[in-house]
Amino acid sequence: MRDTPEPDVLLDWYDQHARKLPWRISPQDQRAGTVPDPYRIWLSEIMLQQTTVAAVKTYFERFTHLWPTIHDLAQAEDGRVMGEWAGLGYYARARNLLKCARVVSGELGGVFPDTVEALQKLPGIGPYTAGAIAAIAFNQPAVVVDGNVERVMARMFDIHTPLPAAKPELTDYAAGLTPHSRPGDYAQAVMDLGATICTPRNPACGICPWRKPCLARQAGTAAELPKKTPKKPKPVRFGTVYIARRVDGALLLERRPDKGLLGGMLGWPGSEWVEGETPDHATPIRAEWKVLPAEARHTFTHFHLRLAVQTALVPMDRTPDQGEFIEANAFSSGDLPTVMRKAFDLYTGA
DNA sequence: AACCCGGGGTA
DNA sequence: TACCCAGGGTT
Repeated sequence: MRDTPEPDVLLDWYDQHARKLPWRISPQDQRAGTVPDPYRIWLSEIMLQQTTVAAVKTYFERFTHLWPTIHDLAQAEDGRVMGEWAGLGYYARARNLLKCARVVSGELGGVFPDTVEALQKLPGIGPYTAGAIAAIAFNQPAVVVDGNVERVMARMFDIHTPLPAAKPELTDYAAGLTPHSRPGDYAQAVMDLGATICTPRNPACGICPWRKPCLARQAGTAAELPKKTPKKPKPVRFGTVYIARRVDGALLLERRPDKGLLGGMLGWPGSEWVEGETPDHATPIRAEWKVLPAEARHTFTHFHLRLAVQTALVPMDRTPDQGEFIEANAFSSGDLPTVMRKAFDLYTGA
């Protein structure tokens, strides 16, 4: 019978190597009595969905400075929150963040539920996030399975079934290891292990606290796990955006519909984005339009985009057919999703 | 179950 | 370039 992975071994490692993160209470501080703030844990977990710690840090600091409590966030204006989320991606997260904040603030007295089942009923909280909040904020022995945990389990038990088909099996293994002692620290320890040692490429097996029981390390297959089903190639789509500056400096923008790509975000008026060639589209306002010599290139989850950028300077008394002018002092390019900011940077010569 | 939805870091 | 990621919602 082989060594089995011991949660306590990982917790000892975590006591020594836990990263300092803005939303994390260190094991030492927890022993001293500091308790996590469920609001901050929730906010960090939403931001961390499909997003790296490095990218999240500054956004987390900004959000908690602007809105220190769930009630503050619940009362924020939609456009303000979307603007602060700009650049972080997966904008449905920001819309669900506000929905969730308003439910918790308005209907639950500002108190987050402490069970996986109740948490998962809230907007934007799925199986992973519900488990993470239950474990980290409420110290419950919830099963927490993210991409890191999937990778650690696939290697520990040398599972060659490709993801996502392997997810239920990997979840079972994760459940079997989840301890009742310090479940919050344990959940973070496994994820830290995956983020810093059991990395996707070149795992540092030599310094891994769980190297002894790891079957993939013994088999020499760690670096090739977990297997994944091949992804479809990304097609290239083409489109045009129109950047109109009024003589007083105001810019012609439009709020995108809540549903679909970049939902709820500010953007430049423009054409549909289609495969093949740049589609024809009416300009959003009568003016002398010029096509910029370069195109804005951007890659989304499912396609590459090549965006032609047209620009114009328009007089004061002209009414747009599409979008609305925003005064120069009420606009920052940081309010735009990245693809729109790239187009603006081409325009300004940045 | 399949599909939709960003962006940045890394090799 | 291609791959990776502290996933959830919709259909």
